[in-house]
Amino acid sequence: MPELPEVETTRRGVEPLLVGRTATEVHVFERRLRQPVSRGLAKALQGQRLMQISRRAKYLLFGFETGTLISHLGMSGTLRVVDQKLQRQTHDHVDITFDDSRILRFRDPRRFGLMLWTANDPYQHRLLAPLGPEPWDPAFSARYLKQRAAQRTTAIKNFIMDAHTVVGVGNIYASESLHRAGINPRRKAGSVSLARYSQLVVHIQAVLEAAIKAGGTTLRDFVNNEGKPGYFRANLRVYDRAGEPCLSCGTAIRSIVIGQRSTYYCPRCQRS
DNA sequence: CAACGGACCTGCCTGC
DNA sequence: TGCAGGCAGGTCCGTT
Repeated sequence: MPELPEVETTRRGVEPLLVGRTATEVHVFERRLRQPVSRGLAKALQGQRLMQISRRAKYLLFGFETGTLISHLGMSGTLRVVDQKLQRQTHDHVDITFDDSRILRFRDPRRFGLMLWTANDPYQHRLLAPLGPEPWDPAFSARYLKQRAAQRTTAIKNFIMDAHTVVGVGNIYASESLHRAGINPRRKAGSVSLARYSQLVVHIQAVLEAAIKAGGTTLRDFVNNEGKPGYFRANLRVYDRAGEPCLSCGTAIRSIVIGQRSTYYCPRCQRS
C-alpha cells in the first residue's frame, strides 16, 4: 500500500492525537510480522510518554522517553487512532492504548509490516542506517544521481526505487515521476544525462509533495488515520492507466514489467 | 559490488 | 458455484 506520501499522511493524522500522551496498555494479537514482534514490546512501552512522531523513508518513528517504536506498513498496513469501543477485526495485530483511552491500532492483512522497539538511536538501526537521502535532502541532487548511476546497467526505474539511492519512491510514484520527467523507465540508469536527472529530481519532489497534499493515493485499501482514502489517484497520469490516452499527447499508455513490477509509461512522451 | 529471482503473506479479481 | 491463477502500494536475502 504505502509509499512515502501515504506514510506521511498517516504520520500527520496520528501526530496531533497522540503526542504528549502516555501509553497505558499494549496488546499484541499477532507477533508474526516481517520480523516477529518482540515479547518485550508491551513492557517497553507501558507507562511511557510519546514525545514525537517522525518519519524516515517509509518508516514511522514513535519517539518515547526511553526508546523508539519503529513501524513500517509494508504493502497492506494501516495505523489508525480508534475509540476503545471500535471492535477489533481480522488482521488487527497490535493495539496501543493511551491515557485518554484512545487506541493506536495496527492492521496489516499481508503481514509485511513491522513493529520494532529500540532503546538506541533508531537511525543506527540496521534497517535504517543504509538508507539513501530523503527526496528533499539537499544531498539528493542531479549530480548525486549521475555519480551514483555511473556504469549502472539497471533500468532507471529500478534505480530510483532502490531505497539506497533515494527513499520513498515506490512503484506508483516511480512511474509517475519518470513520466513527468520524460524518461523511459527502461533506460539504463548509467545512460541518463545530468540534465534529465535534474528534471527527475524536480519531478520526484513535486509528485510526492502533491500526493501528500491530496492525502496519498488509494488504489485498493489505503486509508488514513481516520479511515478515509487518499485522493491523489485522480491525479495519476500513467499508473494503472494502460490503454488510456496520455494526458500530454493522447498516445495510449503502455504497461510493461520491469523488475517484476508493473510499469506504466507513454511511448511517445518517454521515448528516451 | 551489481543484477536478478525468489521469498515472505492474504485478499481480490478474472476466467474457465 | 468453485477453483486455479495472477496480481497487489515493500523489502530482504541468496545466488550468480
